[in-house]
Amino acid sequence: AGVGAVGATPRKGSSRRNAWGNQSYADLISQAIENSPEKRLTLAQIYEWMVKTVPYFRDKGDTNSSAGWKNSIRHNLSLHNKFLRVHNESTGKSSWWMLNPEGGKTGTMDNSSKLLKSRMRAKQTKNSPNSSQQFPKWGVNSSSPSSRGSLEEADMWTSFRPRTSSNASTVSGRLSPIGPGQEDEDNLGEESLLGRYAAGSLAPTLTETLMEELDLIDGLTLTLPCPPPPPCCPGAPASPPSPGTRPPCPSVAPRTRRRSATPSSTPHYNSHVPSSLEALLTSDSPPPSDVLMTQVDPLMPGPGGVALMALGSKPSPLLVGKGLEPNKVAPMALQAQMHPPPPPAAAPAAPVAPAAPRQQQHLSQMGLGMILSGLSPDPSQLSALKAQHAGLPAVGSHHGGPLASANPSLLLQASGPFGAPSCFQGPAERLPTDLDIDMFTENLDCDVDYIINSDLMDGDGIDFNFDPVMPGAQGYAGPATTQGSTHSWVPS
DNA sequence: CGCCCTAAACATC
DNA sequence: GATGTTTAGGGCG
Ligand SMILES: [Mg+2]
Repeated sequence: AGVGAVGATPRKGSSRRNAWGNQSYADLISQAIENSPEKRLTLAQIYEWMVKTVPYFRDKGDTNSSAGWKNSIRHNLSLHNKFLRVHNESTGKSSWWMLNPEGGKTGTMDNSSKLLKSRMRAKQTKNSPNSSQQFPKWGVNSSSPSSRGSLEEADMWTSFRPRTSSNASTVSGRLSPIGPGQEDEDNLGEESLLGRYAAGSLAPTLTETLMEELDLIDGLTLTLPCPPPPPCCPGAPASPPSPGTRPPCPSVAPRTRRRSATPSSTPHYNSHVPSSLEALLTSDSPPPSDVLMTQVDPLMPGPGGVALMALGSKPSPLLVGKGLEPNKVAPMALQAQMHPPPPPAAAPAAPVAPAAPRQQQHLSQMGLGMILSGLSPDPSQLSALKAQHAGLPAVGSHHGGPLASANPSLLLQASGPFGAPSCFQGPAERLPTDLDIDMFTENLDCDVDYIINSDLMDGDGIDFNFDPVMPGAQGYAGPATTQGSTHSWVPS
């Protein structure tokens, strides 16, 4: 279908590869997600981000339905392993898209996995009416060899924080109040097909399995009752006001999500994705307690921790999605989680794990501890994250000691991509600025980020072609992008 | 040949 | 109709 040449001219002789610059769709998507407060967006939000942020798409926003570019976005999301789709709990909404923390060496998944996947799918669709989802796989990300430039974007990505705008309203903050009881919906769990695929002996790359689990597990929701004022933020957890504002994500918030497991048989905690995950899932063997930690480190940096925290502090409220009844995963996970001693700090406590290799444990613990204690995980976490993005192994090596320094702003971000941090929401801290500067900032921020990224990214060309790119003013008053309409988020 | 873009057929919801 | 997944094909370095 390629019809000669690129539809839209990639700028004359200039270096841009695409009409919008040198970034690929994948890059843009990554950027969008990366800049979102929750680190996850729905398809519609991604579109929105594009329209709002990338000049080239500015006018194409309205284009309903399937405009070519939207098709491409979707195509990219599905195609690359670096994008993970996680089921969105709110009922009618579309899935969340987030990026695969690990990277992906195989960018797009190679044959083997591909086959496997299709196979699974086939099976599932046909045979069991019951099960439904398909599983994403996670593969690897590699954040980015893509955009060529000399400087990797990885840095930037991570280094920038998405403005916190939302935190205020953000998500979870508010909902917490809901009642201890649990309220939230309980969506039915998804199906649990774990058993099924367990059977497949194809040894999917761990990661894949992981992914699946992730997906499934999603069903499991726990309620996060903002515990008492832990060491966290001084003052109360306070749920942020911002009533009217928009929730960045679907409303439901407090609860956080699932986790996945990482195994560990490997002695080095360092390596993420271990091998046993599979075992875990598939096997019936006794569940290692590691589970909990597992998720913490490798997969999602933030969320897991948070979840844990919730559990630990308040055992009662959590309920697990009923979704996975069949397999033991969920339950065991819970179990594991509860055990961990609350004590902050990296105390080794969890005696829990009997058999399994523990190494990782402390890692997880560490996470937990940090969170509980209220320390922001930032240094390590961030770096870790960063590292991952960058493709460096760094993290594992030293995690131990220094979890001290806390940076409020970071905290937010670090703490969790998943809305979890309800309690963290520092009330005063960052919120204040919001209003005034808000729109201001918002525009700015986004734009800035984007710009920066794009600039950096194309280091190769050093050509500054600003023309299409954001009208110069982003800084000053000029609402570059078309008037001010821009800021609103989450429309739907 | 791998990466990327575009189009389009399907499948689901 | 929106969301996702795949297949197909062309351009490029
Ligand atoms: Mg994908």
